[in-house]
Amino acid sequence: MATADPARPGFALPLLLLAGFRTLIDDLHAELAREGHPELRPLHGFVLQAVGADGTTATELGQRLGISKQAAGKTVDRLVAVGYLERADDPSDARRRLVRVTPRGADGLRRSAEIFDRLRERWTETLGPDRVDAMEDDLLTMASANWFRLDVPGWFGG
Amino acid sequence: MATADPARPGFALPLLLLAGFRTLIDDLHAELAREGHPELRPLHGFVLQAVGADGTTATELGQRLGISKQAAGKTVDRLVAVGYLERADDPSDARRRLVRVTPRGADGLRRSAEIFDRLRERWTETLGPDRVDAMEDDLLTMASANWFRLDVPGWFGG
DNA sequence: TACGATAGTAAACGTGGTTGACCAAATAGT
DNA sequence: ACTATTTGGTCAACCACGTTTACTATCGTA
Repeated sequence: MATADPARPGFALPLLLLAGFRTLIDDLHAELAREGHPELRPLHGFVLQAVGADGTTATELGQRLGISKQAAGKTVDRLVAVGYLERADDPSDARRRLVRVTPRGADGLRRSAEIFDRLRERWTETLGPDRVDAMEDDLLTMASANWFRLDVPGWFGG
Repeated sequence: MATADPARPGFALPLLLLAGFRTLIDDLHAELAREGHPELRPLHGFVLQAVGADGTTATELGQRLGISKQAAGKTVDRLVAVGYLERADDPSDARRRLVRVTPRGADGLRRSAEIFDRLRERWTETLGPDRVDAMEDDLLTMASANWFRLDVPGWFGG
């Protein structure tokens, strides 16, 4: 077993991962604001992504995001209030309330994907494509269990 | 300029960085709980680190963490309540209230550093030391501006 | 038809953040 | 020395996001 390298303290790695995440998300939202979506918050893009093109329900959204159905419902309320999601009745089941992305939400989603692609290109231009590929592969190896768990505020705060 | 690789969509990179961060922090706290610190939350370790061995004040802590002095004060209150921090008067300035790490807090801090070192070793055993070094170097290149900004819940939620 | 499972909502609460207002103590200026 | 400003801390009100508990309404089935 290797010995801890004093020049590479273990606590730096999580901070660097967080800083990388934060940098990408901040850059994304700076560009989104320039392109007409200043209200979109970091969380919202992931929620829109989780709703998807086909729509879903609050309960299913909660399962996808790893949060309770109540929390998912409140988040949907906020996104509805700013015009990125809409609710509709399900004609085949009066209990369900379909959640759908509005045209404005779809625009934000499409722009987010494009901006993320451009940001990744910036990383490959600076670091080289192989390094970025390696980073993604290695993170997938070490962290696949936490893929798409978005309850960040509650998780981090406690 | 490179073209977006459909096999490497840009949105995966931030999710993987977040998943990596989350994996390390979850592993840390699982081990901390086993070693007698089950109350320590993800945020708390970073706050203890920011207080440091010499102690500080709530206002200065807020500046270090990138949050308001009021938010820093409330966080200190909570850590005082669980025994990781203590307050003391400053004999040289009656306005200031020194915040210091308690022995229990110091124990948690020391264990956190050791656990982070062990977790990094696990990564180097799986991925190879060069790959982990490269990941750290590359993240430092791309994200140095966001080193140690810990206002995660407020930033992410909005 | 009656019952259990499911979708959604409401209420109360905890954590972490913000701004605005305020007080007390230290410091600077005349 | 006496104001005036700055600084450290706290309080109150509020927002975002999450939780658990409790409840209603509807669906599907025995």
